[in-house]
Amino acid sequence: MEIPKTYEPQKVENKWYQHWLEKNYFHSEPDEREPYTIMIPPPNVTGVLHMGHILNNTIQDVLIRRARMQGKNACWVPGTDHASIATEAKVVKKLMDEGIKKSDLTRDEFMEHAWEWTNKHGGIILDQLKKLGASCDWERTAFTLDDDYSESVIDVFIDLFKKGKIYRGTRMINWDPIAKTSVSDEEVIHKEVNSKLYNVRYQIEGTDDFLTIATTRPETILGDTAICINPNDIRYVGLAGKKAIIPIVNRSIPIIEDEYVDMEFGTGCLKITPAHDVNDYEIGKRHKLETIDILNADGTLNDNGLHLKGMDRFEARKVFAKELEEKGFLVKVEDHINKLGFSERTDAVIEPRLSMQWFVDMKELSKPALDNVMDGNIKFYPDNIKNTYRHWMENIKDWNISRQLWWGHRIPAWYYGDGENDFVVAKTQEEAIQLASEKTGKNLNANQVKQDEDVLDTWFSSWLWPIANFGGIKDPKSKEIQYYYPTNDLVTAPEIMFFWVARMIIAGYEYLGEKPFSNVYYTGIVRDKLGRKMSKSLGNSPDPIKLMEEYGADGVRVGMLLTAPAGNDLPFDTSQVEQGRNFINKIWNAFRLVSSWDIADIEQPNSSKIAVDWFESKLNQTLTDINDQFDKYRISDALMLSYKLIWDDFCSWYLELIKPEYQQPIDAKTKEQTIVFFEKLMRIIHPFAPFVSEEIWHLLRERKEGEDIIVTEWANVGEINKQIINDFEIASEIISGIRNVRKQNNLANKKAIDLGIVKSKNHPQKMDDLIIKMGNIKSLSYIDDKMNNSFSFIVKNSSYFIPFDDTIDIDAEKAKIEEELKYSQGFLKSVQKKLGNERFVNNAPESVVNAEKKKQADAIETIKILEGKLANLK
RNA sequence: GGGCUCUUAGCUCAGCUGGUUCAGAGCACCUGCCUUACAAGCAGGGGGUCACUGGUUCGAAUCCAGUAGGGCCCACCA
Repeated sequence: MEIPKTYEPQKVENKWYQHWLEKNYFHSEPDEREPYTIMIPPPNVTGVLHMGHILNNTIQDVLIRRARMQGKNACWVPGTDHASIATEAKVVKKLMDEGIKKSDLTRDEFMEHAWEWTNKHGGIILDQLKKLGASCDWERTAFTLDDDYSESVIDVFIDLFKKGKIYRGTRMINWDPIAKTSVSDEEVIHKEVNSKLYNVRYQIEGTDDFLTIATTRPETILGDTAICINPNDIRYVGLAGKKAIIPIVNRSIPIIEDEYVDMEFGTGCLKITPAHDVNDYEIGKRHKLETIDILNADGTLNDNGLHLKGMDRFEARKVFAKELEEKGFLVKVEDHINKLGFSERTDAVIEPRLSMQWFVDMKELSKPALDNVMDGNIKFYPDNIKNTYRHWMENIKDWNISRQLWWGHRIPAWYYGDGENDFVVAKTQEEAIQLASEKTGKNLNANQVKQDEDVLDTWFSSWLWPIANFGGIKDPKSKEIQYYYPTNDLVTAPEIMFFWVARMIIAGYEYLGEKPFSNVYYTGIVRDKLGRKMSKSLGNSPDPIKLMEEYGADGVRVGMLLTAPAGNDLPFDTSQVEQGRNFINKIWNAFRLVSSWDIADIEQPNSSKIAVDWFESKLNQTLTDINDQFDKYRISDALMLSYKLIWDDFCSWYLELIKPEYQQPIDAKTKEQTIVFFEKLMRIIHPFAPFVSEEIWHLLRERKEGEDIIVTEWANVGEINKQIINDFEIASEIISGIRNVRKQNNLANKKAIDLGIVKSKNHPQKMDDLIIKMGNIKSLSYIDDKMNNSFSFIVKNSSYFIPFDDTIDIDAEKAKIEEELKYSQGFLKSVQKKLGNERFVNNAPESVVNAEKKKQADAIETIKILEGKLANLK
């Protein structure tokens, strides 16, 4: 078979992915083995893969593949989220482009369009994940609007309602005038914006005096129902109880007192619009004020907007301000920076709005969720993110779960009258009719019992993700939930900690009395190299599919993880993916080298024996470190260790050491050992680079049916000989020394040289054959005294001499040695200063003092050697 | 406004409970090499007064305080 000079991922990746699928390796069923479960953070069903997904899912795949190799029953459950508001917005926009208005459709008609859209675009993202190599159990692919799943969602709603944890009530909520729905507090993003502060004067009724208020939203003056001052404000003594006249509107409103008013801000005079401001609403309640709502659901003014009726709120602001000015009510306009709430999904300016909604009472529910994270029962990586979590949990507010949308789980509440309590909560209409009939004592029919028009917040379904997907809501004792729950790791973005992570933990304790996962790994945000978040609108995100086509999935995976510690943002640049690809190619070429060797019945060279012994220990030691990094969820460190093990230790040292001359055969023993090493390395790298490792695994040896790397055992740690690792390190320093001398003096690498050694006890004599091979040494000899006319360097107090055959620059050589000498003398001085310090000797632990003493002795010896060399040069 | 967090080579980051003259990695950089596994490469090399100031200590990148500058989360000042 022809082996290509560079690795060709396109030819390999799909082949292996199909193979894995055919062998059903990704599928999991409960059995005797220890389960290892990850639930994918379900992407939006109509979403497309972006770089954030690549990062997130690569990490999950690395974890799941390693667990699978460790003999655990690995189960990675994939799926998608119906993403109520986001998807509905997309469908509405698509219809709009076709000239269809949502308001012209019935609910059923709209749903048909939505499903059509979902079926067309749904799951694209899951196919894209396959390109990445994601080893998800596709048979378990879930969707939050699946029948079973939906039933669990509704069951939970009914259950929480029965427990009194869900209630319906009129509250100030966040209103999104574009999507025309309420949204939860978490879906509101506060941003600083430049705005204007309008100072407007109101006449005090029955006088010619005026009060001046400050407002950023003059159009809400139309809904004013009071003017409020601080009772301690001496400027306004005696005004309380009087009335003020709203300019233009000419309505008379009371002047009230409340300590809420900040005397320092603006004029110290506050207009109260209970319908359009959260604080005003609270004040209105305290003072039993009237509430005048001036807005429609879409943000235009309603009948209460008088002559501005039908105008958009922002247009109305301009027009009304102008009118105030023309009529002399506008005192002044100041620039003002304030924070506005924007809808996470539509970016609409959020309108505080009084409305009847459904809420979950979070106080009690959240307690175990807080405790179990704080005491480490659920671990967060990075750990310090716990503080943010705690802060939110300790100040948790009730959760508005109703949305005025159609795409989602319809709220199972049924109304039989207009009264606030004229409803029942039931799974089906029949049941609702029965309940309602019992409640009212009347015989109600289907026309009289109507279901709530609203749907539930998306997160009210996804908070059940780890439970509902194993049937844990319907039957907490079922085999599946008992086996897979609690799951092991969750890999997600910190942005959705409150939306999702916290709520899954809450649901977990409420429904199973147990955490949903043991570890939460928070990834950072993928940014471009200018530090901007990657986004479609900025156009700064590469297309991951193209990236994988160009660099290979393995290359993308490796490049992505190379610099991605948990919680850290990741400034992404294609050069990283290049690095990943180069690494994969390096592996490929190492394989090409090994596979090119013919075996012959020759003796194993001593240098090969040493190399094999050394690499075995080195590999095992590094593997220990890699395992350790994995245990700490330091994924990029585990990768970097593997990277260096393969590139530096295996390729640059081991292979260079054992490789025979061109087209010469190798001894069977060394080749077999090398293949064994290679196999072990492929197992180590497999979670990161699944495709190339599988490919090479099969090219290294004939494999039987089912002998695939994906299901082989994770490499075990063998014996580690620390001495040999240590000796090799010294030997490699000596070799570097030789190469350095060569480079600086233009001695060709091809030309064999002599090496004289004045040895200290540190010189690893056992490594001599290795030094001879790597240093291209003609003859190596031990000498008692310095060698004349030679280049020299020192490693661990041994001196190494390379005689020169031509004239060389003695002054330069001298200067070099003098510099070394100066350094050593300075070092000795500092050590001696330390040892001369009584307080150091008395206070520092003995081991530290002894280490200093050894340093002193070594330094003295080094200086002696250097002085000798210097004398010799003259 | 409250809370959390960060500041170490050009870039991205390690550096555990203070102890190898004030320090590491990858990438980038510089210098040689197209040396038959690999130029997507090989070999060699340079580069940091560990943000600043003060304190604790025999000893601090590492602990404490303050200053400056980033970042994140939360919050109803019109």
